Order: sequence, then C-alpha cells, then structure tokens
Amino acid sequence: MQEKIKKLIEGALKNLGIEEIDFVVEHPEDLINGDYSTNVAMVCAKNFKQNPKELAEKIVGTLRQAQGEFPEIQEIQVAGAGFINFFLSPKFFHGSIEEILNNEDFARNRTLQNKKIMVEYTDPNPFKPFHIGHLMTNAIGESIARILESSGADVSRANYQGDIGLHVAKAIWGLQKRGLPNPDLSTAEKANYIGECYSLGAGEYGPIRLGDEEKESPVKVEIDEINKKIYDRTDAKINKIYEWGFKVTMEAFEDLYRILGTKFDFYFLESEVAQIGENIVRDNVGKVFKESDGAIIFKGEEHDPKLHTRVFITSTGLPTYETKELGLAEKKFRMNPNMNLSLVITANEQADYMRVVAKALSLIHLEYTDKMRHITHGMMRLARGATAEGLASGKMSSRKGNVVTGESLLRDTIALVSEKVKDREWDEEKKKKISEQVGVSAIKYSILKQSTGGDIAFDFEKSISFEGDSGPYLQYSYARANSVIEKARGENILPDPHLQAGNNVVFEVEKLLYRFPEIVSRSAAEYEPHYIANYLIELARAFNSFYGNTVIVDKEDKTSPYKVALTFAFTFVMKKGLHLLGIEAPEKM
RNA sequence: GCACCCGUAGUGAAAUGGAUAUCACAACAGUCUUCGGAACUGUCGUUGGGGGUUCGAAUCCCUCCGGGUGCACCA
Repeated sequence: MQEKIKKLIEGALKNLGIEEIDFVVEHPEDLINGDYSTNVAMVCAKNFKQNPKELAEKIVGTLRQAQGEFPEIQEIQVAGAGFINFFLSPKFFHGSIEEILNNEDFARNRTLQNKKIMVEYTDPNPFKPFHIGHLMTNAIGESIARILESSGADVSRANYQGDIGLHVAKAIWGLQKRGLPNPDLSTAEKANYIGECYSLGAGEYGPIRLGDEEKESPVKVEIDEINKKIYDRTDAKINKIYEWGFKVTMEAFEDLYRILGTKFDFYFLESEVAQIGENIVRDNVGKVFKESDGAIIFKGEEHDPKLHTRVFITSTGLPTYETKELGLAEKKFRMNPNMNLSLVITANEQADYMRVVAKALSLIHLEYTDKMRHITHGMMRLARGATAEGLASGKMSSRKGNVVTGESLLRDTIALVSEKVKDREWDEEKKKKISEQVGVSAIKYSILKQSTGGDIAFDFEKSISFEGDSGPYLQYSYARANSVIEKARGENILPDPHLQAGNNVVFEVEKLLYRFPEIVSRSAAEYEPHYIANYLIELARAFNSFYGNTVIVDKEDKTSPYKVALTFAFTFVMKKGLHLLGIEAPEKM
C-alpha cells in the first residue's frame, strides 16, 4: 500500500511538472491523522520556495483526479504544516483481514533470502553461575535470530564458552576446599554449588590488605598452580573434578536453554579456538602485531585514533581473550565458507576491544570486514528507589540476601506464576509448562521492550510485572481471544472477512494488524526486537479495547462473523509476534 | 586524562528531522459488562543547561553539567 501511495504521488507530481523529489510516506503517529501521511509538499516547498500548505492543496487536487483508480483510499486531506494524509477505506481493511487469514506467510519477507547468518549469543562460562547478563544476551540473541529467519535468512545459533582459564581454577580450588556436593542434589543445585565454590575461590584470590599495604594471597599461588594443571592435564584428581564440573554446569545450562526456547547449532569452546588464534597472531608478527616488553600486541591507534593497544599474547606466552576471539572468528568462517554475516551479541562493556579485534582481523582477512557485526546491549542497572544490595559489584542481592543470578531470577519468576495458576483445573505437568511459559515471557519482554543499546533498570520488586506493559499481558490477550473463538465455534459462527452487512465501522485493531510485516522488516534491518514488542503491546491494547466495547460472538448480529474473523487475525499476528520475541503463546493460561 | 555510550513525567521506557512528544507502572476517579478483572474508561504529569543549523530539533552540530563503560599482559 505504501508503494501504491508513493506511485500515486509521483504521478501527481509529474502532472504538476515536478520530478526527482525525495519524500517519505509513513504512518502518522496518531491515527487521527490518517493511515498514511507524506511530507512531499513540505519538501517541495523548500526546494521551490512556495507556501507548503498551498502546494499541498494543489497536489491533493491532482491526487483526487486519480483517486478513482484506488478504491482503497477513502479520503485525502491536508493538515498541519502541510502534511497530506491518506485515510484508507473499510474495503482495504476487510481485504487485509482476509489476507492475514489466508496467507500463512503473511509476516515473512524475502529481504534476506538465502543469506547465511550465524548468530552468537548467551556465552556463559562453565563453572560459573548463569548471570542475569546471560539472560539478557540470550533473550536478545534468540529474538534477533528468529526475526532474521522470518526475513528468509538461513540462521544458525552459536554459543561460545570459556572452558579454560583462571575462573575454572578458582572454582576447582573451591570444590577441593568444600568437597563435592551431595550426589542426590538436582543438576541445578549442583551447578549452584559449583558457582558458590567459584565465588569462594575468586574471593580468596585477591590480595590481602594489611593496613595500607597489600600482600599477595597464599591462595593465589595454589589457584595458579591448579590453573597450570588444567592446561597440561597432568593431575588425575583435578582432571576428574574438571570433567565432573564441566558436565554438570553444561547440563544445567541445557535445562535453562530448554526453558528459554533456544536450541544451539554450534558450541565453541575457548580451548579449541585458542590455538587457531595463536597461529594467526604468530604468523602476523611484524606485519600486524608487534613485540613489546615480551608480549605480542596490536597497536590499534596506529590504524584508527579511536582504537587502542591490546595484548594478544602475554609475556609468559599465553594467548589472551583477544587472540581466542580471533581464532573463534576464523573458525566460524572456515567451517562456513559461504557465510554472509557473523553476528556476535554481548554486553556493551566489550564494545571497545571487540572493535580492536575486528580491526586486527580485517587487516589479515580483508574479505571478513563487512561480514562481521558486533551488537551490544546495556547492562542491568539498579532502578532508582529499588532495594537491592551489592549491585555495584555486579552481584545483585535479593531480599533474602542471596545472589540474584539469571538462573535464580528465572526460577523465582516461574514460582511466582505457579502460585497464580495453582487453582486451575489442570494436571501438574500442564501447570508447570504454563508457569514456565508465562515466567519466561515476563522476563524476556522486560528485556526486549526497550532498544538494545541502553541499560535496563532492574527492580526486584517490580521487574517482573504481569500487568499492563508486560509479556503476560500479551499472552493473556491471546488466550482471551482464543476463548472468544472457542465460543464462536460452539455457537457455530464461522469467521467471514467479507461480510460487511452495511457496517462501515473500522476498529482500531484493524488499523494496526496490516502493519505487522513492516514492523518485522524494520526489526530485521536494524537488529532491534523492541519495535515488535512495542507494536504488540499497542495491538493487544487495541484488541482488549475492542473486546471490552464490543460483543463479538452474537447470533443476532450479522457482523459477528466479521468480528470473529478479526479475532482470528489478531491471534495469528499475536502468535507470530510473540514467537519472534522468543515467547510462547499458550491457548489458555 | 583519552575514547565510546547515555541523559525524555515520581519510576521505567518509545518516537526513519515532522503535526498537540507516545505508552506503561505509580497516584487519583470510574466500570463491577455478556465472550477470561493478568481487563476496560478517564484524570494528573516530561525532552539536563546554553548556543547554532532548519520552514520544522528529543533527534543533527558546538559547549557546559551529570551518569555509565573501556583504556598492556583477566575474560
């Protein structure tokens, strides 16, 4: 429709002797100003120094002559400073409902057809807790993956995990100190225990303060020793603990991915990319990298004043994170030579050095330059007035004083929903499933409703809302619409998008439904799920308002089949939209 | 110090350079409605300060103030 209107305007301009003008056709913010709007008169006025309102009237006069060929357009008006507003006809809206009901692929587009894209996200580390940050990255990554898929891309999901390094040594030190947990514990409980052991080790590793002086902790020596053993695998006892702990944390992560609705195609481990990265660095010393104080470094600022120097191989000969990142990128492209795009999603604290790594890699492989893209998201921040302790250190505390991890937030939220559904007449399995779906929805929506770049305020009391601007509100609207459909079925009222029955009322929901594909395209182009989240909340509100003010199922009402068709269309769009956010749409909740 | 990101009602957010800056939460006032009250209908209230560009700025430029993150052997 947008294209049609654009062509119509171009035709009118031609008649007026105006050509090659850059103007936009868009939805006005407020439906009062029509369904589409253009700034063409204002742009022309600027170029030809004319009064925009007069020019707008002139253009509209010409447009009206051609309007007969466009039955979808009911009215054209001049408004405001010189906007030309288009109001679509009931015929158009009835047609759009029919389109949604008949076309399975209504929301799909082909902009990324046959493009191979790998999306890397989540990236938790074995032996460490699953943080809230991992929850954020997962929600954003999964949603972006699904949005790209709906644009036709061939998407694979990747997860990169630090299976070696100091953090593992810290956890193993803690495990040796406290002993292995009771074997009867659940996987999640064992994983939590390992996380606690990590915290213990990490706490003891730092220097000890004696007055003004700092002294190296004796534990540091022990942990460094364990770290070496992990690398060279010479200690059978440590190997055994390592293998056990690795398996437990990885299994616990898998349980979380199942609840979150993510299925990874590839798992990369630091240990397997370190060597690839190291080879690249060593092969390019003198060309890209330099030796300095015994280390191998990359001087980013020599290539771009906004970059800085980073160490790639330490003076003790160990590859750093940067080098592993280099190896990871190389591995991805090697196993997937036809890949068009490699997306990596992380928190924005990694933005600066990822830029350095990307620069170094593009100097070695020029062909990768345009195929790598790093998307960063904000951090969890404490909302003003909220009560939580220890946030500054990156560890949020709940009221009970326990550390709030991503895993515990998820668990607590699901428990909260379970409380709400405990009196439903469902079996236990169904209650559990619905609780998980609604709990995940609450968390994911609160992350995805805002643009990816910014921080997300966290308030333990209010973060997980079930009302208003929330995931469960969307699910509730969907479930409610399904109940309406069920009732219609019971009364034998079949959906019919054609029946107008002399009724030319157009509901607000209809004015929003046909816009869904545009929203999806924009989200895909900008890698921004929040456009979909915002759209769905507006759509749900419009539907609930329709529901509240109209009797949909009514045998006496001749327009009832149309209203049922509209309800169907709403459920189709809502279900697809929720899917794109990585949220399930239960029929009942 | 340098670099990057950010500053919008009491709170949390939205707004491809466009119209009277939108939405939710909170607060306040209603609806107790048939199809699910996890709802609906209202009221209240906002672009950090100062310049500039533009017909038009929350958006672009400059500057000041305030916050976050990153800057050599951690990841």
